[in-house]
Amino acid sequence: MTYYSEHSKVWVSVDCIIFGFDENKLKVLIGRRQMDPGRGEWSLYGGFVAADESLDSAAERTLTELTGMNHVFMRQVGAFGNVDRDPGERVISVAYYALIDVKDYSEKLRREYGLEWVNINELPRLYSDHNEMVMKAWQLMKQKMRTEPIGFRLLPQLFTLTQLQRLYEAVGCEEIDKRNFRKRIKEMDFIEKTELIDKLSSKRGAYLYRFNNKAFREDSNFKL
Amino acid sequence: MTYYSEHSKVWVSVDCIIFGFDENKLKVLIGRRQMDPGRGEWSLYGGFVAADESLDSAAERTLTELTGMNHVFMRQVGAFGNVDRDPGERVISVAYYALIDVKDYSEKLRREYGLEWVNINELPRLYSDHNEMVMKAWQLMKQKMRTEPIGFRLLPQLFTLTQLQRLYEAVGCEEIDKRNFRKRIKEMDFIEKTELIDKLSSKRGAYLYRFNNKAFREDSNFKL
DNA sequence: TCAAAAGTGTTAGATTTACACCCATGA
DNA sequence: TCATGGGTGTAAATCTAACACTTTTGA
Repeated sequence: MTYYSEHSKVWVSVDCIIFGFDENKLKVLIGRRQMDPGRGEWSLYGGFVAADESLDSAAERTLTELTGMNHVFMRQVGAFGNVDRDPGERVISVAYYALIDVKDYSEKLRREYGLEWVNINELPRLYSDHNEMVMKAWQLMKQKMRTEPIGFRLLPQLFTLTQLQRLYEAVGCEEIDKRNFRKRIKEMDFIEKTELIDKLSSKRGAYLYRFNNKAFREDSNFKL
Repeated sequence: MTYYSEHSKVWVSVDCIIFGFDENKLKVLIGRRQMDPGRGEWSLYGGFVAADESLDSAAERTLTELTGMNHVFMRQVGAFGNVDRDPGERVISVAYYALIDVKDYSEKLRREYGLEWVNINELPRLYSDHNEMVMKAWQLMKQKMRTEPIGFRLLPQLFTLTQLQRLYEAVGCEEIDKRNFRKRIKEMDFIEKTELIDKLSSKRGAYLYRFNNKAFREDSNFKL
């Protein structure tokens, strides 16, 4: 009989806010809840934390299960612990956000799980406190994007400067001046111009850039 | 038999990083652990989350128990969930930081609990992952202090500009130019100069200031 | 009389913002 | 030929950082 056993245990789950960027909009992956309580409601995807796994691993496992993807950028948003947050039982949930390139995510898998990419500005009412989680995640992600080069996780390996600008505009919900933006990009040597040209989004074509992580770690000084 | 019961529950605790400011140093309240495992090790103060209380209330309760104080500024740091973080059992802990004025905290209570104010730069090795919690809390608090007027929670209601400057220096670990600092303070009308003079810390005496929260909410624009 | 902390402005440099036109191409 | 998105530089304004001396008073 230990000291611990005087206290009660609770269920702990993780919920994933999966961000994507498409059609110049910041999107979140949500689905219809498959179980009671709340069956049929829009919801984030989550899962229970097992006895032998860390919170981080539980979040990773959940994401991998859903997307088939590994080594995805994830960060903890925080713990949500109101007593009645879950209408069924007392469950404490730890939210994580993840950044993926929507192109890396198979449509097949998306449909299998019945998930949808929804504009973050047009989110429906979600199950439990999931809206709150998304807003907090967005806020943290936005902040992190200003000081660390994590935005590239939402883009293909090769991207145009306009794409990058639209991403920052979508995340920050504000227009950015094209010339000022490009000026700042040019100062960051780890954002490398390639000789490749994208002809999809314009007639003239636009140079494709890539983020060089190794160069970043050496040069390292980011600010947008 | 519900869906929930297929999964296992875990113990959840809260740990408090209590910040204080004294002798121009940022301090953290720590004590010797009174129970096994880890009896006698330096540790943060924490407690288990009960079945019928939210995480926030558990943190508040823990803090009140320890300090006798209510309505203290607290913010969540995050959830710490490595499987073996606690040497005894699997416990997930959610850390919170609190800002108090050391003068408001009774010496008597401090001694009863065997707690010590320790400079954040001279922390000993703490129990479990508590050092990590403190560092994370410090980082978050530092960041928040730049954009929100929360520093006043660490000072008496009346304070001198030098005290305020020393506080920012201690939290940010960097010297600040006196004239530039005072210039910025003068622009914030919610930091009000009183006619009172503090004669304790200097022969000449220094004007005492106070933070006017109401004025802040109306005027509201803070940046240090 | 002197040590110790309080108080006070100016200037150069760096950063940020605003702003408008030509280019290349496919339809 | 024209509509669409790509690409480029400069100047004004703002913000930031550096810097030194006088005041007051208790010991």
